[in-house]
Amino acid sequence: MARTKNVTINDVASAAGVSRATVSRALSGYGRINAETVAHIRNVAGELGYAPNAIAAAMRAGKTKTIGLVVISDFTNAFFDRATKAIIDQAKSFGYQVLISHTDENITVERQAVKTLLGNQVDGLIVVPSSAVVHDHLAPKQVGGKPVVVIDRRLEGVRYTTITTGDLVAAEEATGYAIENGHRQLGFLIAVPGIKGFTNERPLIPISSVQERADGFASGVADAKLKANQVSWVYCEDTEAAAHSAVESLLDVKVPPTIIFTSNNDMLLAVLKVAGTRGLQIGRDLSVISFDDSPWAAAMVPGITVIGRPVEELGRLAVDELVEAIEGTNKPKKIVLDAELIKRGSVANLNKKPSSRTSAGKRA
Amino acid sequence: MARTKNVTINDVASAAGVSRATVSRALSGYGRINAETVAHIRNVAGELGYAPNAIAAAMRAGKTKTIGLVVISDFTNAFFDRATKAIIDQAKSFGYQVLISHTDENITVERQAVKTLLGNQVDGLIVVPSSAVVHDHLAPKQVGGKPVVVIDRRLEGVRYTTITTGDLVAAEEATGYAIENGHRQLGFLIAVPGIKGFTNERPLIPISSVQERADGFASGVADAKLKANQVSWVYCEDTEAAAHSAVESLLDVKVPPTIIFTSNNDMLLAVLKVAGTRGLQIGRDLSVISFDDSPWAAAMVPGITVIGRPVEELGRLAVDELVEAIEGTNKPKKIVLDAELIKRGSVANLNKKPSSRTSAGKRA
DNA sequence: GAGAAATGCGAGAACGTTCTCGCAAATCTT
DNA sequence: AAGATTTGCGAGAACGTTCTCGCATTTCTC
Repeated sequence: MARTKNVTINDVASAAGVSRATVSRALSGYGRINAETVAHIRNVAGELGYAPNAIAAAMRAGKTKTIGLVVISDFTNAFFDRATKAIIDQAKSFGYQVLISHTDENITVERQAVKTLLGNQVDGLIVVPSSAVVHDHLAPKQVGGKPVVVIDRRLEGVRYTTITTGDLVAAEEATGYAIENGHRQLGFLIAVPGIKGFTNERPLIPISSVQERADGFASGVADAKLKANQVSWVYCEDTEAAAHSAVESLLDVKVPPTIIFTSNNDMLLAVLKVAGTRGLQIGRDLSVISFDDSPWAAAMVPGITVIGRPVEELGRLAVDELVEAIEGTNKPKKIVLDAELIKRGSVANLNKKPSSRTSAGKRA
Repeated sequence: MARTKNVTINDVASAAGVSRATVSRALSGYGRINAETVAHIRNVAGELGYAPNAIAAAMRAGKTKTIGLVVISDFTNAFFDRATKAIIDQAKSFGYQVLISHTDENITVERQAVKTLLGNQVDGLIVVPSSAVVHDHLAPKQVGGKPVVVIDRRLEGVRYTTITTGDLVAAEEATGYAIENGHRQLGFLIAVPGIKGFTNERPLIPISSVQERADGFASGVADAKLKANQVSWVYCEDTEAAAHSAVESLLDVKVPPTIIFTSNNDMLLAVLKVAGTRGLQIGRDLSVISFDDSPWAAAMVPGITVIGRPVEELGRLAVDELVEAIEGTNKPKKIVLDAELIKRGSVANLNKKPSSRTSAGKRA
């Protein structure tokens, strides 16, 4: 209750019988100072329980040793939890703190988040932007010329260091893998923030990574020379309810897909739930490939075949680049990390076993 | 590169032709000031793109509007991701920022984390403590008399507000539910940080919530008057490798359990993996009940029966209590939220179907 | 042993804000 | 119309740190 007054450098100074400047020299290790004085001051400081006030130091230095992290946060947090932890830990290794804001894919919230973080004088920003096109709040003048690292998604017409994953190639590869395994009816379930419900009409996708995934799937389809009626696309709001309906719409057709590709884990879970309800066994009656690996995707039976992205590495690299930009001057660069198809049991091999039920919908 | 000098309140003052004090009055809305002057200053501030420096304000006020969050972070983050998001969002609604540190259940790391957060002058702390017994670094003098809210676990001999869940009762209920369903061979897999590998010898459990879970299971076993040879206990390090071995040791006995209770999701995933490898189908050949719900536990087929805890509510309450303690003076209290058994398909009903394989191990 | 160089330390300013105090001008009172 | 009150604003201090500058004192140099 009685908030004990913090012991300051002045208290240490008077207790040690020296000046404030000398205490600062002793504790921060700069300038000319007698070794015995240092030892003495260290002792006194220890006894008093002195802890430096980082806020005051930040004020004086003009640097807070804090970075701002602006992330979206989808409902299973497949990216958020891994990336955030990696970023916090890596930042700590450089002596930096992390201030986090969620945007929930909302550009207004993102604007406000950036403003607040800058008001808190973060030394730099790591951003997962909500939109590839509207990002005026990230312009150099808006962020006070502070370094910004963009992750997970690219931003059009911006010079910042950007770290993404090669989702296009991976999606292409995944599509090819399905076709090798005999799949000829493919369903694609793409989560697109900002739309309502779900639709078959291709909407504007304001997020480069999702765009890349869709493009990669499309490219794989083109390579295989599939006909239009062999492929179904559904674009879906990133909510559980919308995803559920979207999956049902995918399956409720005359010739339903034997495999569904999902652009994120929220969509994957919706597929699993609907499949469960309909008694469709994953990896036998219905196949699935999703983006982003997770412990549970690996532990399921069968394991879910996923396009794994090096999320932790991405987070660590983002911090490395940002800190380098804060403390030195490094050039902005575009880094693309490889995504990798992790083959587990969720993709049936339709070549080997001409199953009695080739089409998933029949059992519905 | 050329870090543009931030526009300060002095710049606004000279541009508006008034004093620093007047600008502060105009923007912060206090004291006596002419309405026209306010409008004028607001305009000028807007044109200059003035944004207040929260660090300087914090320094002057002695309050940072920032709270420190110290969490452990197990490898699936079942608690971390949900609680953290709830805490950040709730804090934002009060105008607070959140500074996060992970301890990885390491008391030394925790000590350092608390120190760093206090150095950053957080106004209060929300802590998931690593140990129920060693917590001298959280003593009132150590935290400068700042408010602390302890969540998820209780701390012995400490006056802080503590928010936990009723895991004992829930574990008891879960055990009873298994017995109702005809299970007579029960396995318990308890994750205990700090131990090496796994053991059947009951170790010291330094975490109240885990202790409660174990006690609740034990109480349920006692109620059912099961004999010692009907119950197996395994205490396990919270790593994937140890969990894997622990599960195998549980199953590799003459009369293996028909159901395994796991104290967290890391252990659950290990059970699922081993069961998958051995061809044991969850909910038929082997049953399982775990702690903490998640979207994937619900989406799996069969759905995993779990003891769901109101994690988001817990996080929000923690912020409410902390902010109240920071801004007013409320008494420390002990809050216990109800945990709830969420019944899905992962527990076989052994009464109905006298299956040809009552014991899971046979198929191994 | 006298000048030169090096060493150790203190005084004081600066970072950007908030807020108390006091003073002048404007408005009110009777 | 003269005193009393209110209104609006500026001066300046304070928060705790870092760091430049300069001044003694000590140690070195030939």
